[in-house]
Amino acid sequence: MAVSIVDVARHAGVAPSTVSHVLSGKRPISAETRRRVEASIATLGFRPHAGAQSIRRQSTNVVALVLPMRTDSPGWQQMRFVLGVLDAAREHEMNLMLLTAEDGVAAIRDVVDRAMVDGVIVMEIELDDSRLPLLQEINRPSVLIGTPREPTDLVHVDFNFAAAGALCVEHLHDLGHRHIGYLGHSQPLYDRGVGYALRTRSGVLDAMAEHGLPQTWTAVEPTPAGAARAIEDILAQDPALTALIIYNELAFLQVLDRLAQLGRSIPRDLSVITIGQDDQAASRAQQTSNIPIPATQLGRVAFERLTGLIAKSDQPVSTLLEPHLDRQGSANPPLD
Amino acid sequence: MAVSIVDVARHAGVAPSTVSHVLSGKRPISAETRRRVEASIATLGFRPHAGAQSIRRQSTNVVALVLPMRTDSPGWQQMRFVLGVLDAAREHEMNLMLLTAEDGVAAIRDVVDRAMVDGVIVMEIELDDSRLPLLQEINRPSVLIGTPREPTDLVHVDFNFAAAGALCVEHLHDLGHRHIGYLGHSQPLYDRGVGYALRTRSGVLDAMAEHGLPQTWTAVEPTPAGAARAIEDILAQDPALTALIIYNELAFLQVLDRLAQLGRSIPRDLSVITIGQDDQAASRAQQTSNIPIPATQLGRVAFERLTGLIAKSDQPVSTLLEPHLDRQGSANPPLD
DNA sequence: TTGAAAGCGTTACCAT
DNA sequence: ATGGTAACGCTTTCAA
Repeated sequence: MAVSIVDVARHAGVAPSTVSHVLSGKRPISAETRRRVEASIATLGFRPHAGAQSIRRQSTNVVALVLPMRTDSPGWQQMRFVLGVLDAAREHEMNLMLLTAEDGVAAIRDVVDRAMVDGVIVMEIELDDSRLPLLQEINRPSVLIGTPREPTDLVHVDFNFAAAGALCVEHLHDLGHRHIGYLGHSQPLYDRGVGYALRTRSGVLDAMAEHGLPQTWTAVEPTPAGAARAIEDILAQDPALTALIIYNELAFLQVLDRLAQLGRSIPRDLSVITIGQDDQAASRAQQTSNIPIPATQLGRVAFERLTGLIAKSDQPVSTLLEPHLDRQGSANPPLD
Repeated sequence: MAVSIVDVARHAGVAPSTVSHVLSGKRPISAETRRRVEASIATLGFRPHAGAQSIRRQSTNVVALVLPMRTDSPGWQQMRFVLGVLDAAREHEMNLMLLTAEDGVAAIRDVVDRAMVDGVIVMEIELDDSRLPLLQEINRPSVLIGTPREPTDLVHVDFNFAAAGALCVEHLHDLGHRHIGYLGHSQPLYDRGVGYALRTRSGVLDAMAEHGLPQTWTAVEPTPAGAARAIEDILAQDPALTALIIYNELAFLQVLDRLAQLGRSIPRDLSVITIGQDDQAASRAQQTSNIPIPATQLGRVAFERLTGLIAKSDQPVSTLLEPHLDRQGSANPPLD
């Protein structure tokens, strides 16, 4: 059996409560006593039992992170959120518990009701997310990465996807393009009401409308065949297309491959701007003008918000990180 | 304050110990009592306090997963291990705690000594991994994903990387290739002694030697420039190269891009076989013969081993999954 | 079949 | 500045 606080107390010739206070610093301790206690702790290798602490304090120093709903949309992008949260957690000397979202509601309820975590971060929020009612009802802090449809009092952080979409259109329009197409996510993501997919599309289409451009767009299945179909589809909608906006990490390369096959060179025949192009693609020889998604930073901010809530300090209900475009020369003025 | 076992006991008109036994099933309960207790549990919404349980039982139903040492080698591949473990954990109704390996030793010691986890799974084992002594000394079950240099009694699961490397050479040799090159990982991975990088290279080079072929290989930095340098380097070593083996998820696409730039078409001018080509690349139009790494399965097996150890059932010290080649036509007999 | 009570390791309150 | 003790929520003996 492991060494407990009474072992330390005995070894140092003090009361257990004294040891406890040396550790927590919650009351004055004489220099001499502190020295002896710390020595005993060191020699015995004492570490307080987390379960025992959690039963007395009202906290565990653990937070839960709920992964995206489906893993049909994997990708390194999503892992970057996790790493952002994890990184911040480590800095705060907190631990991270990973939950799958398959049975999101049940899993969250479980860890919360059983007092395993101090708070919950939920990724990939859908417009009408089934987990929102639960999060409001439970009495623990929570932070959403993503924005629900209805403005609730739930604290959330997000990337301004609508602005990102609009920014793409603005940039291409400024360059002189009047025939712009949008290649978005796969249909299931729209069907599920995933916030970032819908908001980006709205941002793009609204900006197109504002400039009096036709709202040319299509969903893309992340397969070679899907990419081919999408390109065929969008060229049918507007054969005079001079620019393409792509936001689909999984289909991105397939689309470029297909365009190459069709003999459309970038940016000569076609200007291309991407959103959220992932690191691997980004490091390819063939660079693309891109609006990066600050996933790591979002994860980090989400965690900071959560610790803020746990510490009962007021937090902004909504935090929106703004997009910026990395110009890499894949978008030029149109030739004609 | 949350509802506790005494609340349930009072509500059902029984003793707390009875409620406990209804939950654990560790002693006979009359049908009538069980009914009443279960009703009370349901109406009150009682869930046992995890911390309180962990202090009496000797377990938490949580396992720790230690991520790879550095995140300089990210990639979706690694996330697949995590998902495999996570998936298995959920099936066993266990929870997963994520640890970064930056300060691996300290982090592991912390969660173990503080009794936060029942066991530990460690990813990306190096030949002389600094975490091994700790794992032997602590008194908790642990499982390695990867194989250390010295055969210890530490249970580990791994992919047979050496066999995978050899298989590539065999296949190309059978096709008639006599000038084969190996493009491996980045130099830092070799320097750190990361098992899979070293073992794959050995598998390749040994097989080359066995067939009397020159041991042509080079490391590849995962950047466009690095890929270009590597190709230049390996062609300098053997200008008559007819086949290439690539195991570097991050550099893979850059290498293909560079080859395309150089006008070397696959498989006409050059046969290519990859190891561990990731999903994104795999779904490209341009398919490549590949030896997949069963990451998800490895994660799953690691978890099963760990639960076996926790249940004190004997487990095989070493488990090695064997490679198989997915032929996709990127490797043909040489023209000359 | 059930209840009472001790005890797990820690913290907080009440004393001194 | 320090010690004693109750209490947290649960499991497990020991009795009945």
